[in-house]
Amino acid sequence: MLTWKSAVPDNNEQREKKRETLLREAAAVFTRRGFHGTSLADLAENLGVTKAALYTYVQSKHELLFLCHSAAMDAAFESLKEAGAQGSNGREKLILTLRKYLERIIGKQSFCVVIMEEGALTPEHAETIIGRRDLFEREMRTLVVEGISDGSIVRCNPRLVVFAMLGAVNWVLKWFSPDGVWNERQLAFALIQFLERALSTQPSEALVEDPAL
Amino acid sequence: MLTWKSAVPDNNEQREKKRETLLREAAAVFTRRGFHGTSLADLAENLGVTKAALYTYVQSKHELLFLCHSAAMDAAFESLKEAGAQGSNGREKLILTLRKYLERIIGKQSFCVVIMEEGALTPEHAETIIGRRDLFEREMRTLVVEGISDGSIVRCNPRLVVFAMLGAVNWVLKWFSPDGVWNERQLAFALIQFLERALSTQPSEALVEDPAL
Amino acid sequence: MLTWKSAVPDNNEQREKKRETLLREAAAVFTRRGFHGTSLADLAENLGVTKAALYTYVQSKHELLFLCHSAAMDAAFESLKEAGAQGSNGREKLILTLRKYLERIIGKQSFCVVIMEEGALTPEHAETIIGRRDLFEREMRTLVVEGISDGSIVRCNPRLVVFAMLGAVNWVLKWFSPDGVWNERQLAFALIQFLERALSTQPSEALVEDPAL
Amino acid sequence: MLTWKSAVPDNNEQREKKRETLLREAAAVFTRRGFHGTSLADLAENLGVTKAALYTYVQSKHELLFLCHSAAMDAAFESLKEAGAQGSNGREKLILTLRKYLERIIGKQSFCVVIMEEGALTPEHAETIIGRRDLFEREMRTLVVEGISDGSIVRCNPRLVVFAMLGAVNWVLKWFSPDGVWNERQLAFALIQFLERALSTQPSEALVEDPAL
DNA sequence: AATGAATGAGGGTTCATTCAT
DNA sequence: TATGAATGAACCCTCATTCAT
Repeated sequence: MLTWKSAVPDNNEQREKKRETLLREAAAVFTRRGFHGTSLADLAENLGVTKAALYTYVQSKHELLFLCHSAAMDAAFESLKEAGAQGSNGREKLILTLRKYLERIIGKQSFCVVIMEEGALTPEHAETIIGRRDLFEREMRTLVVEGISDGSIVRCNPRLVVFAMLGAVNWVLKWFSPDGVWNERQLAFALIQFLERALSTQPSEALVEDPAL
Repeated sequence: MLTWKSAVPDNNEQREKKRETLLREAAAVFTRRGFHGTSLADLAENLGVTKAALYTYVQSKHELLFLCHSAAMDAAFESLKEAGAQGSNGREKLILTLRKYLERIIGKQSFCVVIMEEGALTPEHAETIIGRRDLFEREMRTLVVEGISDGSIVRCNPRLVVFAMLGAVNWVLKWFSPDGVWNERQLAFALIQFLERALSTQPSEALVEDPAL
Repeated sequence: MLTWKSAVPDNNEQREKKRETLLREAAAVFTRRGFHGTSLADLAENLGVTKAALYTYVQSKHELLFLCHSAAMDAAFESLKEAGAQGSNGREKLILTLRKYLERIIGKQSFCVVIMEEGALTPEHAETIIGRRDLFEREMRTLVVEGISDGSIVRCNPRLVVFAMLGAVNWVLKWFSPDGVWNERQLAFALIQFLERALSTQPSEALVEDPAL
Repeated sequence: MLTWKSAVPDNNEQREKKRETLLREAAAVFTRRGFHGTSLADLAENLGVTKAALYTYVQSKHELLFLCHSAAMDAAFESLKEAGAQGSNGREKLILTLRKYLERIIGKQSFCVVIMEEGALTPEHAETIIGRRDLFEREMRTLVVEGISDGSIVRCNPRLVVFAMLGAVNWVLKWFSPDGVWNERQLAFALIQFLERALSTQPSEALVEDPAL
């Protein structure tokens, strides 16, 4: 016999959905207003609940931030892994990584935070996040070196180049809105294409001018 | 008639020096910790005075932020003006502007703030700063269009290109330290050279690898 | 007619057992951490259930406290009554009361709370408890007076003496653990013997040195 | 020339007086309502200032509690030291210590807290306070042993006797008011006299009945 | 010019309690 | 009977700002 209860779409599923909504909201507001500039009361109001209700889904405001940072690092390493398998030389791997990463962090369903105040993460959380971020940047520099070796990337300073590219990419979170004329995929393609031209040994003749598939 | 005051001419000078020290300190800490993550007590302690003493030099914490933002915009427009007079085509003007701007905002004596939380500026201040920023970005896009017309810049989407370049440039404030192997001038040259290659119709064969004059 | 319910006679019994377990746990933690220092979440966790489940057995946290206080006063009056029937003079009645009372409040199965923050009981509860406590203390003073009259107790100030003895007795809840070398009975005997010597007209030559039946 | 400023009775003196007033108030309320039952808002209101103002004199609520506990332990060790110099046998030293200690902790100017919820002190503070308390109790037991050796105290269990006496003494904080018929000195004398009779080898014939010098 | 004291507003967090399930 | 979610009030603490000195 089927009871009402068994008909209810799994309870845990609902809970997880609410939790992700919270994380997305938090990421959005953290990115705009900064961690310290965001109050839990703001988040709660946007979500239509009380401050105290948030604690059903998260242990603290700091955990919220940590999860958003972790999501960004997850996006980074997944992109790196996929690109490593698909790209055939250093430049391709590098550029693929950046494109996938950018698509992920500006995705509507994501809850990534990249730009953040020093000292907002707790020391333990910071250790984890900074560690992963440093590793990611190191891997990126390795790809640049690989590209220089295989002739796909011009001679340059890998450290500086990686910083420049990540700056351009992370900055997107500050100004991009998926409601404009470009969607996430188009934006990512065009922006990364621009960066690619800066270091490719075979720079293209022109760049994308308008959103296109 | 000579007054007592005019007999102590250095007084105003000293005051101005202290004020600038405060602004530099504020800019540095705002950039690292964010506006809301910085307390006046922190600033005061770093400067060796009391919170209350700061109010001798500045009307409010918000004014402090406004002045730092204004300094950044001043740097932007000064750079734009100088580059306009020196560059001989769109690309040169654009690239010169960016180089000068970057040198200025990471200069040791500057007190510029670029990356900042939305909602930290008061509405009136925001109107001013955002207005100037939008104008600056518009002028930059105009230079891109000019460059495409005169054949110095490849076909591209000006809005996206300007955002990408400003992202790479502003991000520098987050990671650059003048105590490293690159000084401000070297860093600015190398980073802007990288960006230039992305849009030049005559991309260079190689980029700077190590700091050099 | 037999109902389903009457077929499960242990139901009420089980419920009562759970309730008493809750009271014992509450009394123990209230005594250690204080009423305001104890959260229902703590109690619930210790008992392996949820906060909300506690409300099945008790109307409120305040009722919990009231019941613990009431248990202590019950212990007091039962002791007083029994001692009145057994003792043959004022001193014997007084000392017997104290011994029985002490044995009861430190008993493993009891759920007595004596030491408590002012203002923790609701006004109505406080009226009841304070009323009973005052009555108990008055009866104790009466026994002291009786003892002085019949020559079993030395001349003294009854009010002060009763306070002193109750202080020594109630304090036991703060430090006594039945897991030590003394069991409840032994401890009660020795401690009360000590107090008895302070007011007896025929003080003993020595006191108990070690736990003994 | 005398300025107004130099006429102002030292500023630090005023500050210290306010601070002590705060500590006395805190000790009084902590003793009555318990640590967790006392809110800083209550304290502030009683003192006629804002909650935030309290932080000018104290770093945290926990520090407030720590200072009150420390005062009690200071009273204990000062009493022990003085009594050690004045008493001529174990019993005298023990009884003198208790009397001095009691006088101190109920003194109008003191800010002692003795009875307190477990877990109210921070772990670091607890270590300090518990360490000192244990040392004090050990010294007291040593005096009992000394008294038994020199024949001034009857044979007994030192640990139990010390607990009993400290219970009677500490309990006084719960009920004594200096506004009654007994003042601090009289109360301390009478109560300790009662306890002395319990362990003296030469118990007195009678005890104090009424307050007297 | 600079300070210490004080304030009022707000922030993150906890908690006793309720309620639908 | 027992739970997870939600609430509103309270709590400790911080902070930008003011003011008398």
